[in-house]
Amino acid sequence: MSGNRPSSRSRILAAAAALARDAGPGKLSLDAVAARAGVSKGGLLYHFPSKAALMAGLVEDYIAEFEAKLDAAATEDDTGEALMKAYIALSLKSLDEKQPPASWIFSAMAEDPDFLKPVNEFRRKLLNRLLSGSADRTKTIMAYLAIEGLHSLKLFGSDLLSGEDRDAIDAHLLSRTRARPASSRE
Amino acid sequence: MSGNRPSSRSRILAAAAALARDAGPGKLSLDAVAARAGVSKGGLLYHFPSKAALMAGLVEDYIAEFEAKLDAAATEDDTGEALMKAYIALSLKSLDEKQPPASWIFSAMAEDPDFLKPVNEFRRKLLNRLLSGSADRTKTIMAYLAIEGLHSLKLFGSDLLSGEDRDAIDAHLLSRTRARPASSRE
DNA sequence: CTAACTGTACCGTCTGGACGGTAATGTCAA
DNA sequence: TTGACATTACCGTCCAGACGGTACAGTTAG
Repeated sequence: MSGNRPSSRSRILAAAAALARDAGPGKLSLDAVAARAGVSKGGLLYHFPSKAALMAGLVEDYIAEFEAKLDAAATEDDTGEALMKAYIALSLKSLDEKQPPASWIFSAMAEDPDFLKPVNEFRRKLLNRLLSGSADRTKTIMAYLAIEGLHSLKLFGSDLLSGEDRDAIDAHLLSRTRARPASSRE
Repeated sequence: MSGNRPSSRSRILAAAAALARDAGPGKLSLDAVAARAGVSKGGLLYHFPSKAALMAGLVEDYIAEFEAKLDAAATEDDTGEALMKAYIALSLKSLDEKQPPASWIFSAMAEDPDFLKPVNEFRRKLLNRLLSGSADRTKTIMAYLAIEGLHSLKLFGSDLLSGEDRDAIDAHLLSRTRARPASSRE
């Protein structure tokens, strides 16, 4: 479905994400995206024949990119614990750095909440993968939820945790594979 | 600032929340809200002279309602731990029951992310209150983040956790004030 | 009398999207 | 080799409708 078009398509998507972040999620109009991407409106509509298609493209790329990074960080024959560690590291990395929040998600939700269904499905599958290799189910879910909470806070622009606390949380989340006596098995 | 107007004002706010939930956050127009609330557009604009005022009202009521419930559940002379327990119980209650998600938040974010600033400020103060009476800072933050994660998941319509898992998480979160839980399954 | 509306008419702006071009680059038969 | 046609990748314009907001005259309840 998604071909390799390095120039226009991805430039449009990037422009949309940047615009939602800079001007606010409510300002994500086709005209504005086209202008930001440096294409005409007709050109935009050639690549994404409707606003819905644009949103779907944003979601698709978002998932694909994360999945690619995750798969790159954890080879498939790894145990679930390794995947969990990769997930945590990847999430914290995307959280801690100056990586901008995916504010376009609000645009998609405003347009139609169903656009986020692929994201939810991806999350479901991911959590199941994480849990299938987990020794402590509750602890894994708690870690997952905490990361989800951090994502949410960032998305809403909340600067709740400062330096030390966030470091402590990071350390706590990352400590799961280390410092654990490998004696408890199921 | 906010007077006690049980009828129109709150009916409008409720209508706006219901509309965002039913029709989607993007369909929250003044006309639609007025129609749903059973008032004329002029009547709506009498109470909320602009859409921004409507959004601010939504946010204000949202915070005030939660704060009232929290204060009712935990008397002020309680220790921080009691407040934490009340917060957890209240959050889980609002999460587990068929209480609808506050989808209007997406409308507010689309309109202007600054509308959510009071919410973030409230969260900051709350977490500080929670932490000031906490013996284990990291554990408290983790619990807070997990609840935030649950809220986020619900907001985005994700049905990630099913029955048993959510029960386990609930139990885990609630076990903090008891000395010896030792009653979790598995 | 006043507060709290209703109802209608209207305005300027913005928006998604349809539409008709167009230039460049293939593809392919004669 | 060439001319006919197809496809891709856009551009620029236009429009109907929705939106937030204004204005204002009239109505009803306390």
